[in-house]
Amino acid sequence: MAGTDAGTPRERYRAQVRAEIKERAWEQIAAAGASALSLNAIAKQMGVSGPALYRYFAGRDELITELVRDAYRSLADTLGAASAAGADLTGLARALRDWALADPQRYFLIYGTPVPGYHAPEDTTAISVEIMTTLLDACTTPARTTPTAATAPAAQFTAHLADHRDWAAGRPAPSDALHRFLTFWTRLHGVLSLELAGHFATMGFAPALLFAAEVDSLRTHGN
Amino acid sequence: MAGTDAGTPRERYRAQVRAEIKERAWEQIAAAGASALSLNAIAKQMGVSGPALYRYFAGRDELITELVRDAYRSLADTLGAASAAGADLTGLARALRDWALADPQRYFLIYGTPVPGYHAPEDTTAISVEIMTTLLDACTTPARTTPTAATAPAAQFTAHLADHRDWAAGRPAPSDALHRFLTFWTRLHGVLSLELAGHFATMGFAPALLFAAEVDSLRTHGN
DNA sequence: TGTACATCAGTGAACGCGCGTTCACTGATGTAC
DNA sequence: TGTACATCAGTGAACGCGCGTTCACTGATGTAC
Repeated sequence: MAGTDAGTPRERYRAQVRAEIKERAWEQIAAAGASALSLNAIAKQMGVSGPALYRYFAGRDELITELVRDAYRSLADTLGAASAAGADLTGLARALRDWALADPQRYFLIYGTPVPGYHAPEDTTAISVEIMTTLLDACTTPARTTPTAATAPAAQFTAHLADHRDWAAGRPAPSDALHRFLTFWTRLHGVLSLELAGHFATMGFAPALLFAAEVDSLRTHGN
Repeated sequence: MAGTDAGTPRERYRAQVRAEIKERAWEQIAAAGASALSLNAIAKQMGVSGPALYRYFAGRDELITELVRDAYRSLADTLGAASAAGADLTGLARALRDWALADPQRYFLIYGTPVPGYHAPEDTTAISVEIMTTLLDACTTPARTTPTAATAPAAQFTAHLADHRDWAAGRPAPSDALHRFLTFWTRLHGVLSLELAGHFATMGFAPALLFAAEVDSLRTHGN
């Protein structure tokens, strides 16, 4: 972690306290969900008065926005690192799953129930695109075991995908890669989010194997 | 809706007011999310004092529990009706999607971000099993277009599924039907929940076609 | 090295708010004779 | 049909709570000469 100790002592101190506030915030979110996050409660847990936190964050909203941003950043970095290390789709799937299991509420802060009326700031949607682009790149690279050979989706869908290949900045993708990416994303999210929410607990069943099977379905068929 | 007007006038009146309270509650949830639900706000909107609601619900928790129960019940009935009308997996998928789009927050109340520490009452998990059983039944019925011909999942997964076929009360299912059901459930949930949360909006892309493609993948491959 | 000043972290009191919930009460509706 | 009583919906005041946030302030830390 080079660079952490840069800056004046005061700057270092500020960064440290900001980090601790966020840590406590994540603990609270893990314990009671994001909607229960309270500045006063964080302050109390840090042994500090409530208003003290206003030295570090303009208010509750800014703190939450920052947490959302960090969550996106963390996932983007995790997947980016895996990709840079040469991971294929299976490797990226594993990285995604590990990241989600490490802190379910952090996953849900990004991909969980949206708050009606809330709109994420510009830069977080940029990170979201970065994440999707990483996955899309891995889908563009021809699969290792099987060449391409995707079962052709309906012609209408293919045409529609061709119309929407431009969202990844300057990286127009062929329809089949786009399709593979979307399938990858939604299938893994489907298993992961139901698992993290505990919906498989009723049947006492291990979701890891289903996850693996879904990853396998992507490798094998391409769709 | 026969039977709605049964009982004494007082009983009818009570049922009517209870229903209106729930309606307002759903409106609030749709407008600001479930965590923002407030008894006082509901009362104000009904032109009535806050404590009046305590004639109808023991408290906020009971109201929410009731809403969750109703959501489960509604979905179970919707899928049950479709199934009774002879719908196959494609038909059930359509029914599920229509139901979810009709009220996204209701869908999320069931399948969205869980509140840490909250445990649903027994009877709602029973309805959840009912829903899953309806889907499982449709998976047990041989598919119409292609016989069975599922690409065999990993042997370990098959064995694991064989160990967990008993959760649907008195309805042990073969491993491949179980697998098809799980795949159906998680794939559709994956597309639906990301769509409802607005995650496809960035790329301005119509999720209905992806949903259709996923449904198709189930019909075609069986996994 | 020492003094004068500026910066800034943190305090404690206070504000207004809306929340869930209780309680004693009023007044209307239904029931029994 | 009329009177006496029980049931029950809804009111308004009140309680305690925790929230986000502001403000004037103290005291420690860093900076300039």
